[in-house]
Amino acid sequence: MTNQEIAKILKNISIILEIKGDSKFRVIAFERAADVISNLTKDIEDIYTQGGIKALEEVPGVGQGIAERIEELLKTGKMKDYQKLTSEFPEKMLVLTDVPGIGAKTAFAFFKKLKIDSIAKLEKAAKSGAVSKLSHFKEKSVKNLLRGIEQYKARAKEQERMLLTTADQLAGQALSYLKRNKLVKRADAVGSLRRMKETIGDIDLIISTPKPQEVVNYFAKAPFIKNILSKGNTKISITHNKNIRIDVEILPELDYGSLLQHFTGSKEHNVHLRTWAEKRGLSISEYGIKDLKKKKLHHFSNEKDLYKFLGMQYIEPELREDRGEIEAALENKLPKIIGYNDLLGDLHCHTNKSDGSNTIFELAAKALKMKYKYLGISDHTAGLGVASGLTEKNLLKHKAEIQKINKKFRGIKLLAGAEINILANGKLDISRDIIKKLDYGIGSVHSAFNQDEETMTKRVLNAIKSGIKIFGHPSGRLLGQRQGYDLEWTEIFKACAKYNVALEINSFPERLDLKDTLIKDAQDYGCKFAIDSDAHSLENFDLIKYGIATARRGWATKKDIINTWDLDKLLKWFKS
DNA sequence: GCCGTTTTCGGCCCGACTGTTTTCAGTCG
Repeated sequence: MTNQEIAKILKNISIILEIKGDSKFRVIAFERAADVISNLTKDIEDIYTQGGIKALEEVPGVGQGIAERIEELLKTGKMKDYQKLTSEFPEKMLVLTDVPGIGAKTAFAFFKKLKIDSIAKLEKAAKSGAVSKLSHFKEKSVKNLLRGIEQYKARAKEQERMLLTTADQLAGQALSYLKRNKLVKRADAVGSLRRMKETIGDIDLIISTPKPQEVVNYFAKAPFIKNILSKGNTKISITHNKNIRIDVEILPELDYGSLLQHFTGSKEHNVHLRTWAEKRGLSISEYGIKDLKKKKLHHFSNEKDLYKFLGMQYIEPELREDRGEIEAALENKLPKIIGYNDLLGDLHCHTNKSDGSNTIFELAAKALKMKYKYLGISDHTAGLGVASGLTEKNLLKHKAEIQKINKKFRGIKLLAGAEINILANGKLDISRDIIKKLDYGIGSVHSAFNQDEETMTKRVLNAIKSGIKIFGHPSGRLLGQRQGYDLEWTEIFKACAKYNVALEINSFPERLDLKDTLIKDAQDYGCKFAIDSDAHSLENFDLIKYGIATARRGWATKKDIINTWDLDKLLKWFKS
């Protein structure tokens, strides 16, 4: 049983308990356990097999009660409590809570009074006027309901969450509209976008202005707005005409630091921080930090001062996921994560000799412009026939060409690499002798994605021992399109550390592979990383910031990232 | 149901907006 399946059941329990009017803290407990489990990198089933019920209780938010229920689920495939709950409140009807604006109570009212247990039936009932027979459900509520259903359908049809790049662009558009108004003193994108999460659900913006109400009205007239979801004195929520929700919160400059902190999240980080502060007599909100004893409200125009006031290190937005950053910040033990300008080169890009669209010369010129000291050219090899890869003979010719062009540039060194296919049997598609003639090789899986975990792990381990220096886009996932292949990560991390093979952090927005949580795990084994653009055209080089962001989210420091090293150190390591 | 540098009991983050109510529940972030 997968983590997602278990999380879903726990989430459903929390919804049903809420319908039943159970203690809201009990509701929250199940909800929290579901959240934690769905975001876990380790498999719950593995945790249980290795450490039994005690190991389950180690998972944050999972205590004795929920651990026992999970055990029952894993052992028998069923959970008696859940079966009992769903006999009264069918699983099917819970789908109604996926419609924005419908929570547990409303969903149950629809089911109980109107026998509605699907979105289609709900839509029909709303249009026929049946729902307006319910108390507390008049004209405006029906209108909002229909709008919620439209949003639900749009979300299902497109993708549930957008890629980081998409959100970045839309937020940029909204911010530039806002900054044209002189009343807007400061404006920033916050939420998961500021934390640089790999996918974004909706866009959050904050603004400081002496006249919040006027700015709310100004924003409400933005040309990209499809409709307004809610509008108050300090907040406005809209739907962008690309069906993206944008939430805006507005306060005076005096409280901008608090507002930044509050709206950057994550929810888990904020809840943890507030719970911690509350025990020390402090209440944190977007309006400042209230000293409950002295009844004094402290204002923060600067976010750094806020963390300082709490007696902890400043926590970078990318780290605010409640993965131990608060404890580390209190002990002054946060790592100094890699900065956005720390890379000295890029080790993964393609020319028009394979599936890229530019020449070696053009790529080198672009890299020089980015102030890189070196650039590794790594075209595909021919094994697969896809992406018109280079044969061994052509690869050597290509290397000679790279060296020739290298002489035309000062201030940047071109390295001759290759992105070598890791074949289904674990062999590489070019010989070890040829690899030795290159500066380095990247090994990547481009075929037979569906092998079982054991076969795939063996396959990759073989490749790691065969002379590659970088393991390219290690999990093979494509966000919104394809799950990563099954790998026993512990074994991979151990081998990478032992054979001096760096794990790639690929910057392509649909990859961002290795992902943040696995980067954090890999460091426990002493692994190194390479942050690469995997550029297939000049503009792709600029995607590197998303790779750096992913490394930051994985707590990676400069010393562990090989392309922050100077050329001598890097070349020496390549020979190791 | 979870959790512990006041606690194994008694708390549990904080606030805005909406609709339909004359004081608040429901939903959301």
